[in-house]
Amino acid sequence: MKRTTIQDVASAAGVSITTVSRVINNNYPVKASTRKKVEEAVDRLKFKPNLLARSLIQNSTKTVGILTPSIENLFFSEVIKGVDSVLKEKGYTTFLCHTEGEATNEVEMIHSLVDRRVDGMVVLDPRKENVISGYFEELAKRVPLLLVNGYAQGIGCSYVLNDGEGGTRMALKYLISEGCKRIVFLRGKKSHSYDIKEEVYLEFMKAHGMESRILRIKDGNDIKTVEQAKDAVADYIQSGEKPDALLACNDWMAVGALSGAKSEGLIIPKDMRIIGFDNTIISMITEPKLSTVDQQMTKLGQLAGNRIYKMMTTKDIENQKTYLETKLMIRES
Amino acid sequence: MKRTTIQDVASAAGVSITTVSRVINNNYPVKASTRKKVEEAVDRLKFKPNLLARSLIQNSTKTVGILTPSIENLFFSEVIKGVDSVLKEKGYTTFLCHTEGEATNEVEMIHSLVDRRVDGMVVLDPRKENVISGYFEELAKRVPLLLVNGYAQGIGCSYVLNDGEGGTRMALKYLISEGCKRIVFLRGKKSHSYDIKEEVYLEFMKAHGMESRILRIKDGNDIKTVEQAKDAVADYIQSGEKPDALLACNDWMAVGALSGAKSEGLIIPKDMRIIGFDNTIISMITEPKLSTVDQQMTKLGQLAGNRIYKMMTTKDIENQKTYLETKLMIRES
DNA sequence: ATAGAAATAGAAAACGTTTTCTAAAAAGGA
DNA sequence: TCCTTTTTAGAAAACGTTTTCTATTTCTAT
Repeated sequence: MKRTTIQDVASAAGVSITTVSRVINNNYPVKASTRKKVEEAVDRLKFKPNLLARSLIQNSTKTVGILTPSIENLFFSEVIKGVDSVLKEKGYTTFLCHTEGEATNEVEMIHSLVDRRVDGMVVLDPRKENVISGYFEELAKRVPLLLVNGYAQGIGCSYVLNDGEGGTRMALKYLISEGCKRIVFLRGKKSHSYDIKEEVYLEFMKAHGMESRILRIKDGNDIKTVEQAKDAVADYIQSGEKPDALLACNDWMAVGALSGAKSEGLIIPKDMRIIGFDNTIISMITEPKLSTVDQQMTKLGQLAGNRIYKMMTTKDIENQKTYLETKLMIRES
Repeated sequence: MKRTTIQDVASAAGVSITTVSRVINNNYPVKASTRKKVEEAVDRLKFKPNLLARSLIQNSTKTVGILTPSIENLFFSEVIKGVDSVLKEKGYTTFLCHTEGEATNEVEMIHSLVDRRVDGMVVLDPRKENVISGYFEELAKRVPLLLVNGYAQGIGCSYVLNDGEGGTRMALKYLISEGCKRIVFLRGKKSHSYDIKEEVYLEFMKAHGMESRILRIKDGNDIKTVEQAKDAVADYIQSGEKPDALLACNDWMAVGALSGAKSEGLIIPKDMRIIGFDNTIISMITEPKLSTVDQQMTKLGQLAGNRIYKMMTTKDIENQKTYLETKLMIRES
């Protein structure tokens, strides 16, 4: 039941293992006739080189690990596809690990990946605990590591971020230009991106002499988020408030807000304008269609893929921070 | 910039690498005093054994690959979590690969995993092409392989399946018992599970002397599915048909159907009953709440995890087929 | 024909572990 | 004290490759 090894092929072809290696890697001249013999033997024995052995000696696995808090979130899956596509093209295999949003899982899985000698790692939405403990900063010294979004900002380690700040400002500016006065901000609890956006929101409202009002909902998966947002917004309106605009931290919240507002009899966008965040497909299929801030997830992913590639190949671990601009997509809400 | 190796630790502790190995694996007696010396050195040098080297000699990576057509589908993510949880507990690390539903990606990724010597593989919803070509059957002889759902049925290879057949029958029986006469079947194009369900549906309707009517929508991700289903159902009703029940192949379709029916002025469940499939969280948050067939995805995943574990440890590759029963969840639709 | 260069092939070391086998040290029994 | 047994430690082989270095063969030019 043993696997066929390079030695078996060598014997079968009547050459040395060196020659076999050269044929399969095509990195050294070998006579056409010998090459043919070897290739035949390879085919006949269905030889596939053991990548463990190769990696051991080459000190590279041609593999990168991607960590994500969740695999049921359109935002992440778009980013992942972006990373994947560029790395695949460069000849790398990616492995996905999901942490369920747990900081402890995150470090556990990272260790597992490091022990298996991945060439690099991309961490989506790194957990706050691990960022502030300096864990990533330390890790980044020993292995090509790229953080994407989340609590990455400001840490001494390479990262790629959406410009959530700019996006927020853009959206608010637009709402004001449309004459909105009472703009509500809807956010979840935990994500760092929410904190950043909230900060911009507060500062902006203050600067324009308007009162700020923040609605906070529990974190959960996409579908739960819709529910939570709907209830929160409906309650808010029921309590007698009369918002004329709402900025949500992602599209799912925006969908919930839309549904909550409608259930309270508001007409969107006449009575209240709604702007979401992300530009996931869901924003295109509501009624009315959601305006949103495009975060260009695929592009973000590609950016991340290219960055980690460069880090792996040039061994240049110098921290580099990149921001990706956001775009305001005005639709019907 | 070299990593610290077992040799470094041995030198630092003044012992042989054999002893170091024994300490870290704790599989051979070593004197307390020596052990302490070694442990100190390990800590001090932050030594982490190279799993490539270990795997090479032990002929096992303690790793299993999971393949999924999609990472943005609640059905799969639940199954994956199930597989993950049991394998993690057994000391295995799982790596997720997504094929985007492409048969060629599937075999490419499988090869990559095999070359990296995973101890086993779980393939969710295997692609039809690869099943009928005999690819999996061949592969299963060389490596522990478990298929889950999809076109697995009937192939000479181990698999775990939902009893979609039983679920469909159960749902139809229920609808009839409620007096429904014109039951529509709503399905996507590609998945094997749709074929199975359709077969049961046709047979059942014929047996009860009722006319069958099948609505087919394009495949896509969850959100797109909702849209497609909505349009299809709305069109169908607009064309003058008066269905009094609809059975959808998954919850997203059911949500779309619900929305389409409502948009045409039907009251659910008074005018038309709707039953979905899967019992994903989305079925619990619609208005009215969706009745559905519970596919117990987590349990299915756990089942799969335990099966592949047994296959890997007992080297018993004997084909074994397991069905998981489904449960009818009657809610408000 | 012969010297030198170029092309091709192989032997052996290396990668970082685990494991087998042998040896030394400690302990026990007479 | 000496022999046997038990405990502990190390040397070396093994895992399956790649790569370096050396050796052989073939070619080219004189």
